Amino acid sequence: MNRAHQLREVFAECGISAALECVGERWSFLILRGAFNGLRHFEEFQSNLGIARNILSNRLGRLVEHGILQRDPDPADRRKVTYRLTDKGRDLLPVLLSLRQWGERWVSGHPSNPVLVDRYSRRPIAPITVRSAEGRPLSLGEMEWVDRNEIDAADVDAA
Amino acid sequence: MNRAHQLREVFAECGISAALECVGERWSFLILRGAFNGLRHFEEFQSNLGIARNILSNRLGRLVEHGILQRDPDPADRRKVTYRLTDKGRDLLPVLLSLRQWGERWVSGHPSNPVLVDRYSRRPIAPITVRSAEGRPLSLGEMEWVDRNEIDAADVDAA
DNA sequence: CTATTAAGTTGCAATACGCAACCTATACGG
DNA sequence: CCGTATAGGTTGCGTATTGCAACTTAATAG
Repeated sequence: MNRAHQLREVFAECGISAALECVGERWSFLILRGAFNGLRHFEEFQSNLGIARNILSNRLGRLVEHGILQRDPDPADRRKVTYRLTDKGRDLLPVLLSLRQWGERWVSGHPSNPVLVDRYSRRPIAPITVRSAEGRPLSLGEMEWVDRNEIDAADVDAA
Repeated sequence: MNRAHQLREVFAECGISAALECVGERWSFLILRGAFNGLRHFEEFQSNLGIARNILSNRLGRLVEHGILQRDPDPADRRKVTYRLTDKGRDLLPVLLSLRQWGERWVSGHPSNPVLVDRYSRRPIAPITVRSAEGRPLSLGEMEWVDRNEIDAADVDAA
């Protein structure tokens, strides 16, 4: 197995490809942002995001299939359906926030609204950073890519 | 201005929309992953990622337009062109890593290769988390969305 | 019992994506 | 020099995805 073949396998089974299978489509992140901001119903997503109804329908269905949203008919009003984040969906928050912070810093140039704050201190959350196992923020120069076979197995699975 | 209108504006000028304008297309994240892993040349991206040549050409061009990659002809061999990450591009690392960690945890089920380690301790980086301004990891229940006008301006811009 | 709301579906046009073949400008070997 | 290989694309063409507007179906509200 040559180097090129190895790398191709590496990319195919990469966590990023896997994640993009679920949330890589155009509107997925914006729908998720809506969900994190409290949107629950089809019409709310549609009117707030301005997304086409057929696309929204398709995306909600796909997010449900992937276990990122859960779809519950409202027992009190049987026309209504509630979409809410599962644990798997809630765990996408760091992705959403790091993407948002990058967009604010490098594209739009200003913080957007609403702001996510620490409930107790009322201060906005910190910029999301890469940290060492001990919690020290790392710059790119302090990191290195290594083959996982060269690392202690317990460490790899922890990461 | 009613609530619906307000929210729509909020979404339109959101940092996430802004970010997705630059990196929201199908292959962008995988190309960036390649760049972080040391890919530099057109043929390297093409053969390692298995992406169609015209799409790759288009994506590289767009990433260069957005200032995420920089394109330099090689003076030693004028057939060759080098694509490398700019500061703006390098700053996408937290997005890539959080996406990857999510994919490994919830989809593929295992860490992928290669692994990013702290150069000195040789241990893999920590999972990316949301933290308070003081650096304390926060769970979703400890956070709250608030309108930015209700927050001290210095704090907002820091975030 | 009529009007309205919620959550979709359908038909059709515009865009983006993907594959294979082709092209252009170097560089390399003899 | 001169044929051949390499790097980085472009072109043509078919398929898949996206987007808009109109329509549907079921349930509730007045």
